[in-house]
Amino acid sequence: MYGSLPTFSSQQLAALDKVAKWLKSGTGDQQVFRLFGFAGTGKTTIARHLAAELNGPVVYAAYTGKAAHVMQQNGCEGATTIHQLIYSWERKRDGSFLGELNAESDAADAVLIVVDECSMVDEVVAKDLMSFGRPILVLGDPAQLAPVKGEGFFTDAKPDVMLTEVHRQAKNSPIQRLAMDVREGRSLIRGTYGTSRVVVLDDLDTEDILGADQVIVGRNDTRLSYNSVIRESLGFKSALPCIGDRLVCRQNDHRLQIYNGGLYRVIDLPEGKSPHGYMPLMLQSLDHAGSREVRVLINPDEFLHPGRAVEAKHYGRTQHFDFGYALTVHRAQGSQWSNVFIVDESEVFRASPQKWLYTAITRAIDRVTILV
DNA sequence: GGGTCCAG
Repeated sequence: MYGSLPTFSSQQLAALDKVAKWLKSGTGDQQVFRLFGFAGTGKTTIARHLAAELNGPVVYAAYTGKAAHVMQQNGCEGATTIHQLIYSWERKRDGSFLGELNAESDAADAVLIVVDECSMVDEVVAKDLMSFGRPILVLGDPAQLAPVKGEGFFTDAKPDVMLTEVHRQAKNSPIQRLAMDVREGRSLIRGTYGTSRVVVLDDLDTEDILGADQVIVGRNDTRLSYNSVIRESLGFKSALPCIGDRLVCRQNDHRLQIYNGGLYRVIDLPEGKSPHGYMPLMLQSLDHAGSREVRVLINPDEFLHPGRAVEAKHYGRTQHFDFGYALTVHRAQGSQWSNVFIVDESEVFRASPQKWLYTAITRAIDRVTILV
Protein backbone atom coordinates (compact mmCIF):
# COMPACT_ATOMS: atom_id res chain seq x y z
CA MET A 1 0.00 0.00 0.00
CA TYR A 2 3.01 2.28 0.15
CA GLY A 3 2.35 3.41 -3.40
CA SER A 4 -0.85 5.11 -2.29
CA LEU A 5 0.68 6.86 0.71
CA PRO A 6 0.05 10.58 0.51
CA THR A 7 3.09 12.80 0.86
CA PHE A 8 2.94 14.35 4.29
CA SER A 9 4.80 17.44 5.42
CA SER A 10 6.83 17.24 8.61
CA GLN A 11 4.09 19.14 10.44
CA GLN A 12 1.52 16.61 9.23
CA LEU A 13 3.78 13.69 10.17
CA ALA A 14 4.15 15.08 13.68
CA ALA A 15 0.37 15.36 13.90
CA LEU A 16 -0.08 11.78 12.66
CA ASP A 17 2.32 10.64 15.34
CA LYS A 18 0.49 12.43 18.16
CA VAL A 19 -2.92 11.16 17.13
CA ALA A 20 -1.55 7.63 16.70
CA LYS A 21 -0.09 7.72 20.22
CA TRP A 22 -3.43 8.89 21.62
CA LEU A 23 -5.22 6.06 19.80
CA LYS A 24 -2.76 3.49 21.03
CA SER A 25 -2.77 4.31 24.68
CA GLY A 26 -4.46 7.53 25.60
CA THR A 27 -8.16 7.27 24.76
CA GLY A 28 -9.07 5.94 28.18
CA ASP A 29 -7.95 9.16 29.85
CA GLN A 30 -8.93 11.46 27.05
CA GLN A 31 -12.04 10.66 25.01
CA VAL A 32 -11.78 13.59 22.59
CA PHE A 33 -8.69 14.48 20.57
CA ARG A 34 -8.76 17.89 18.93
CA LEU A 35 -6.91 17.97 15.61
CA PHE A 36 -7.34 21.55 14.53
CA GLY A 37 -5.97 23.40 11.58
CA PHE A 38 -6.65 26.30 9.33
CA ALA A 39 -8.70 25.68 6.20
CA GLY A 40 -6.84 23.47 3.73
CA THR A 41 -4.20 22.03 6.06
CA GLY A 42 -5.06 18.40 5.29
CA LYS A 43 -6.98 17.36 8.42
CA THR A 44 -9.24 14.81 6.71
CA THR A 45 -6.33 13.27 4.85
CA ILE A 46 -4.59 12.64 8.16
CA ALA A 47 -7.73 11.23 9.78
CA ARG A 48 -8.38 8.89 6.86
CA HIS A 49 -4.81 7.68 6.86
CA LEU A 50 -5.00 6.83 10.59
CA ALA A 51 -8.37 5.16 10.19
CA ALA A 52 -6.97 2.84 7.54
CA GLU A 53 -4.46 1.47 10.05
CA LEU A 54 -7.04 0.65 12.72
CA ASN A 55 -8.56 -2.74 13.34
CA GLY A 56 -12.28 -2.23 13.66
CA PRO A 57 -15.02 0.03 12.44
CA VAL A 58 -14.32 3.75 12.08
CA VAL A 59 -17.33 6.03 11.62
CA TYR A 60 -17.25 9.46 10.00
CA ALA A 61 -19.73 12.20 10.74
CA ALA A 62 -20.31 15.93 10.52
CA TYR A 63 -22.97 18.29 11.78
CA THR A 64 -24.30 19.27 8.36
CA GLY A 65 -25.33 17.15 5.42
CA LYS A 66 -23.04 19.19 3.22
CA ALA A 67 -19.97 18.66 5.39
CA ALA A 68 -20.72 14.93 5.59
CA HIS A 69 -20.97 14.85 1.82
CA VAL A 70 -17.64 16.64 1.43
CA MET A 71 -16.11 14.03 3.77
CA GLN A 72 -17.43 11.27 1.51
CA GLN A 73 -15.90 13.03 -1.48
CA ASN A 74 -12.61 13.05 0.39
CA GLY A 75 -12.74 9.29 0.81
CA CYS A 76 -14.33 9.03 4.26
CA GLU A 77 -16.55 6.09 3.52
CA GLY A 78 -20.11 6.19 4.85
CA ALA A 79 -19.76 9.70 6.27
CA THR A 80 -23.12 10.84 7.57
CA THR A 81 -24.67 13.57 9.72
CA ILE A 82 -24.24 13.23 13.47
CA HIS A 83 -28.04 13.34 13.72
CA GLN A 84 -28.38 10.34 11.42
CA LEU A 85 -25.61 8.51 13.21
CA ILE A 86 -26.74 8.73 16.82
CA TYR A 87 -30.49 9.44 16.91
CA SER A 88 -33.51 7.46 15.86
CA TRP A 89 -36.41 9.56 14.75
CA GLU A 90 -40.09 9.26 15.43
CA ARG A 91 -42.80 11.29 13.80
CA LYS A 92 -45.19 12.92 16.21
CA ARG A 93 -48.91 13.61 15.57
CA ASP A 94 -48.34 17.26 14.74
CA GLY A 95 -45.85 16.30 12.07
CA SER A 96 -42.77 17.28 14.02
CA PHE A 97 -39.97 14.88 14.82
CA LEU A 98 -38.69 13.51 18.06
CA GLY A 99 -35.12 12.32 18.14
CA GLU A 100 -33.97 9.78 20.70
CA LEU A 101 -30.48 8.56 21.29
CA ASN A 102 -30.11 5.30 19.41
CA ALA A 103 -28.31 2.75 21.56
CA GLU A 104 -27.82 0.57 18.47
CA SER A 105 -25.94 3.34 16.66
CA ASP A 106 -22.77 2.40 14.79
CA ALA A 107 -21.13 4.91 17.11
CA ALA A 108 -21.56 2.43 19.99
CA ASP A 109 -18.99 -0.05 18.70
CA ALA A 110 -16.73 2.17 16.65
CA VAL A 111 -13.04 2.01 17.44
CA LEU A 112 -12.92 5.64 16.40
CA ILE A 113 -15.45 8.35 15.55
CA VAL A 114 -14.14 11.12 13.28
CA VAL A 115 -16.06 14.40 13.27
CA ASP A 116 -15.26 17.07 10.68
CA GLU A 117 -16.11 20.80 10.65
CA CYS A 118 -16.48 20.52 14.41
CA SER A 119 -16.74 24.29 14.95
CA MET A 120 -20.42 23.92 14.01
CA VAL A 121 -21.22 21.30 16.67
CA ASP A 122 -23.12 22.61 19.69
CA GLU A 123 -22.99 21.33 23.26
CA VAL A 124 -26.12 19.15 23.21
CA VAL A 125 -25.11 17.17 20.13
CA ALA A 126 -21.49 16.95 21.29
CA LYS A 127 -22.47 15.51 24.68
CA ASP A 128 -24.87 13.02 23.08
CA LEU A 129 -22.08 11.86 20.80
CA MET A 130 -19.70 11.53 23.73
CA SER A 131 -22.24 9.50 25.70
CA PHE A 132 -21.32 6.43 23.63
CA GLY A 133 -17.97 6.45 25.37
CA ARG A 134 -15.98 5.83 22.19
CA PRO A 135 -12.82 7.76 21.17
CA ILE A 136 -13.65 10.83 19.10
CA LEU A 137 -11.22 12.60 16.80
CA VAL A 138 -12.59 16.06 16.07
CA LEU A 139 -11.32 18.04 13.10
CA GLY A 140 -11.94 21.70 12.72
CA ASP A 141 -10.75 25.23 12.26
CA PRO A 142 -11.16 27.38 15.37
CA ALA A 143 -11.05 30.51 13.20
CA GLN A 144 -14.25 29.49 11.39
CA LEU A 145 -17.83 30.30 12.28
CA ALA A 146 -19.45 28.83 15.39
CA PRO A 147 -23.07 27.57 15.53
CA VAL A 148 -25.63 30.37 15.24
CA LYS A 149 -26.79 29.83 18.82
CA GLY A 150 -24.17 29.21 21.46
CA GLU A 151 -20.53 28.27 21.16
CA GLY A 152 -18.77 25.54 19.24
CA PHE A 153 -18.45 22.90 21.97
CA PHE A 154 -15.30 21.31 20.58
CA THR A 155 -13.59 24.54 19.46
CA ASP A 156 -14.14 26.01 22.92
CA ALA A 157 -11.08 24.16 24.24
CA LYS A 158 -7.41 24.15 23.28
CA PRO A 159 -6.34 21.94 20.37
CA ASP A 160 -4.19 18.87 20.96
CA VAL A 161 -2.61 19.51 17.58
CA MET A 162 -2.81 22.66 15.49
CA LEU A 163 -1.90 22.48 11.80
CA THR A 164 -0.88 25.82 10.36
CA GLU A 165 0.64 25.02 6.96
CA VAL A 166 -1.98 25.54 4.29
CA HIS A 167 -1.88 23.18 1.31
CA ARG A 168 -5.16 24.15 -0.37
CA GLN A 169 -3.78 27.31 -1.93
CA ALA A 170 -0.21 27.74 -3.12
CA LYS A 171 2.18 28.70 -0.35
CA ASN A 172 2.14 32.43 0.40
CA SER A 173 -0.57 32.92 -2.18
CA PRO A 174 -2.44 36.23 -2.06
CA ILE A 175 -5.52 34.40 -0.76
CA GLN A 176 -3.53 32.93 2.10
CA ARG A 177 -2.07 36.31 2.96
CA LEU A 178 -5.45 38.04 2.85
CA ALA A 179 -6.91 35.29 5.05
CA MET A 180 -4.02 35.64 7.50
CA ASP A 181 -4.42 39.42 7.63
CA VAL A 182 -8.06 39.01 8.52
CA ARG A 183 -7.47 36.23 11.03
CA GLU A 184 -4.91 38.36 12.79
CA GLY A 185 -7.21 41.36 12.93
CA ARG A 186 -5.75 43.60 10.24
CA SER A 187 -8.21 45.33 7.94
CA LEU A 188 -8.16 44.83 4.19
CA ILE A 189 -6.68 47.48 1.95
CA ARG A 190 -8.13 48.25 -1.45
CA GLY A 191 -5.85 47.00 -4.19
CA THR A 192 -4.75 44.14 -6.42
CA TYR A 193 -3.10 41.02 -5.00
CA GLY A 194 -2.04 38.73 -7.83
CA THR A 195 -5.33 37.91 -9.56
CA SER A 196 -7.26 38.71 -6.38
CA ARG A 197 -8.62 42.15 -5.56
CA VAL A 198 -10.06 44.18 -2.75
CA VAL A 199 -12.45 46.63 -4.41
CA VAL A 200 -15.03 49.31 -3.75
CA LEU A 201 -18.23 49.68 -5.75
CA ASP A 202 -16.63 52.08 -8.26
CA ASP A 203 -13.92 49.55 -9.19
CA LEU A 204 -16.46 46.90 -9.92
CA ASP A 205 -17.16 45.28 -13.27
CA THR A 206 -20.22 43.07 -13.87
CA GLU A 207 -17.83 40.37 -15.00
CA ASP A 208 -16.27 40.28 -11.50
CA ILE A 209 -19.62 38.97 -10.28
CA LEU A 210 -20.83 36.96 -13.27
CA GLY A 211 -17.41 35.42 -13.84
CA ALA A 212 -17.09 34.13 -10.28
CA ASP A 213 -17.80 30.48 -9.48
CA GLN A 214 -19.63 31.56 -6.35
CA VAL A 215 -20.89 34.80 -4.82
CA ILE A 216 -20.77 34.90 -1.02
CA VAL A 217 -22.62 37.44 1.12
CA GLY A 218 -23.50 37.95 4.78
CA ARG A 219 -27.20 38.74 5.01
CA ASN A 220 -30.17 36.92 3.53
CA ASP A 221 -31.55 40.19 2.12
CA THR A 222 -28.34 40.69 0.19
CA ARG A 223 -28.42 37.08 -0.96
CA LEU A 224 -31.92 37.49 -2.42
CA SER A 225 -31.08 40.74 -4.20
CA TYR A 226 -27.85 39.36 -5.69
CA ASN A 227 -29.74 36.28 -6.84
CA SER A 228 -32.30 38.45 -8.67
CA VAL A 229 -29.74 40.80 -10.17
CA ILE A 230 -27.59 37.93 -11.41
CA ARG A 231 -30.58 36.06 -12.86
CA GLU A 232 -31.66 39.23 -14.62
CA SER A 233 -28.19 39.73 -16.12
CA LEU A 234 -28.23 36.14 -17.32
CA GLY A 235 -31.56 36.75 -19.05
CA PHE A 236 -33.90 34.70 -16.86
CA LYS A 237 -37.37 36.24 -16.93
CA SER A 238 -39.44 33.91 -14.72
CA ALA A 239 -39.39 33.97 -10.93
CA LEU A 240 -39.53 30.17 -11.11
CA PRO A 241 -36.53 27.96 -11.87
CA CYS A 242 -35.72 27.76 -15.60
CA ILE A 243 -33.51 25.42 -17.58
CA GLY A 244 -29.93 26.51 -16.89
CA ASP A 245 -30.70 27.99 -13.47
CA ARG A 246 -28.38 27.36 -10.52
CA LEU A 247 -30.11 26.10 -7.38
CA VAL A 248 -29.03 25.32 -3.84
CA CYS A 249 -30.73 22.58 -1.89
CA ARG A 250 -32.16 23.72 1.45
CA GLN A 251 -32.87 20.40 3.12
CA ASN A 252 -31.29 16.97 3.09
CA ASP A 253 -33.28 14.20 1.45
CA HIS A 254 -31.43 10.98 2.14
CA ARG A 255 -33.77 8.96 -0.09
CA LEU A 256 -32.93 11.12 -3.12
CA GLN A 257 -29.37 11.57 -1.90
CA ILE A 258 -29.55 15.33 -2.09
CA TYR A 259 -28.16 17.39 0.75
CA ASN A 260 -28.59 20.82 2.20
CA GLY A 261 -26.02 23.16 0.69
CA GLY A 262 -25.64 21.08 -2.47
CA LEU A 263 -25.55 23.09 -5.70
CA TYR A 264 -27.43 21.99 -8.81
CA ARG A 265 -28.11 23.06 -12.39
CA VAL A 266 -31.64 22.73 -13.77
CA ILE A 267 -31.21 20.63 -16.90
CA ASP A 268 -34.84 19.93 -17.73
CA LEU A 269 -38.38 20.86 -16.77
CA PRO A 270 -40.19 17.55 -17.28
CA GLU A 271 -43.76 17.73 -18.54
CA GLY A 272 -46.46 15.97 -16.63
CA LYS A 273 -49.01 16.59 -13.93
CA SER A 274 -48.17 16.75 -10.27
CA PRO A 275 -50.61 17.08 -7.39
CA HIS A 276 -51.09 20.48 -5.73
CA GLY A 277 -49.34 22.26 -8.59
CA TYR A 278 -45.94 20.92 -7.60
CA MET A 279 -43.28 21.41 -10.24
CA PRO A 280 -40.89 18.64 -11.29
CA LEU A 281 -37.28 19.58 -12.04
CA MET A 282 -34.45 17.54 -13.46
CA LEU A 283 -31.19 18.51 -11.78
CA GLN A 284 -27.51 17.86 -12.24
CA SER A 285 -25.15 18.24 -9.30
CA LEU A 286 -22.54 20.99 -9.67
CA ASP A 287 -20.48 19.70 -6.76
CA HIS A 288 -18.99 16.80 -8.65
CA ALA A 289 -18.80 16.26 -12.36
CA GLY A 290 -20.39 13.23 -13.91
CA SER A 291 -22.86 12.51 -11.12
CA ARG A 292 -26.28 11.15 -12.00
CA GLU A 293 -29.25 13.38 -12.64
CA VAL A 294 -31.93 13.64 -9.99
CA ARG A 295 -35.64 14.36 -10.37
CA VAL A 296 -37.12 16.50 -7.64
CA LEU A 297 -40.49 18.10 -6.96
CA ILE A 298 -40.71 21.69 -5.77
CA ASN A 299 -43.54 23.84 -4.53
CA PRO A 300 -43.61 26.96 -6.77
CA ASP A 301 -44.94 28.99 -3.84
CA GLU A 302 -41.55 28.74 -2.16
CA PHE A 303 -40.06 30.68 -5.09
CA LEU A 304 -42.98 33.05 -5.66
CA HIS A 305 -43.22 34.02 -1.98
CA PRO A 306 -39.79 33.51 -0.45
CA GLY A 307 -39.82 33.67 3.31
CA ARG A 308 -43.50 32.81 3.68
CA ALA A 309 -44.14 29.78 5.91
CA VAL A 310 -45.06 26.61 4.07
CA GLU A 311 -47.84 24.33 5.29
CA ALA A 312 -46.47 21.16 6.83
CA LYS A 313 -48.52 18.88 4.57
CA HIS A 314 -46.95 20.47 1.51
CA TYR A 315 -43.51 20.64 3.04
CA GLY A 316 -43.01 16.91 3.44
CA ARG A 317 -44.06 16.06 -0.11
CA THR A 318 -41.57 18.24 -1.95
CA GLN A 319 -37.89 19.07 -1.94
CA HIS A 320 -36.66 22.51 -0.99
CA PHE A 321 -34.46 24.73 -3.09
CA ASP A 322 -33.48 28.32 -3.61
CA PHE A 323 -31.51 30.10 -6.31
CA GLY A 324 -27.84 29.41 -5.68
CA TYR A 325 -25.95 32.24 -7.37
CA ALA A 326 -25.30 33.91 -4.02
CA LEU A 327 -24.93 32.08 -0.69
CA THR A 328 -24.45 33.34 2.85
CA VAL A 329 -21.10 32.48 4.38
CA HIS A 330 -22.91 30.44 7.01
CA ARG A 331 -24.16 28.11 4.29
CA ALA A 332 -20.98 28.19 2.21
CA GLN A 333 -18.91 26.92 5.15
CA GLY A 334 -17.35 23.61 4.21
CA SER A 335 -17.37 24.26 0.45
CA GLN A 336 -14.71 25.70 -1.80
CA TRP A 337 -14.57 27.21 -5.27
CA SER A 338 -11.83 28.34 -7.62
CA ASN A 339 -12.98 31.94 -8.05
CA VAL A 340 -15.08 33.57 -5.33
CA PHE A 341 -16.73 37.00 -5.17
CA ILE A 342 -17.33 38.23 -1.62
CA VAL A 343 -19.63 41.02 -0.53
CA ASP A 344 -17.99 42.00 2.75
CA GLU A 345 -20.79 42.28 5.29
CA SER A 346 -18.61 41.26 8.19
CA GLU A 347 -19.46 44.37 10.20
CA VAL A 348 -22.99 43.06 10.58
CA PHE A 349 -21.67 40.08 12.55
CA ARG A 350 -20.55 42.11 15.49
CA ALA A 351 -19.56 39.22 17.70
CA SER A 352 -16.98 37.90 15.24
CA PRO A 353 -16.54 39.93 12.05
CA GLN A 354 -13.07 38.51 11.43
CA LYS A 355 -14.32 34.92 11.69
CA TRP A 356 -16.98 35.78 9.13
CA LEU A 357 -14.55 37.29 6.63
CA TYR A 358 -11.86 34.65 7.22
CA THR A 359 -14.37 31.88 6.55
CA ALA A 360 -15.49 33.66 3.38
CA ILE A 361 -11.96 34.19 2.01
CA THR A 362 -10.86 30.63 2.71
CA ARG A 363 -13.67 29.33 0.46
CA ALA A 364 -11.55 30.47 -2.50
CA ILE A 365 -8.86 28.26 -4.00
CA ASP A 366 -7.35 30.40 -6.79
CA ARG A 367 -8.85 33.84 -6.78
CA VAL A 368 -11.02 36.10 -4.67
CA THR A 369 -12.61 39.49 -5.26
CA ILE A 370 -13.76 41.25 -2.10
CA LEU A 371 -16.19 44.14 -2.28
CA VAL A 372 -15.62 46.22 0.85
C1' DG B 1 -28.79 42.44 14.83
C1' DG B 2 -27.25 38.89 12.11
C1' DG B 3 -26.62 34.01 10.56
C1' DT B 4 -28.23 27.72 10.73
C1' DC B 5 -28.66 22.91 11.69
C1' DC B 6 -31.02 18.06 12.09
C1' DA B 7 -35.12 14.39 11.51
C1' DG B 8 -39.14 11.24 7.13
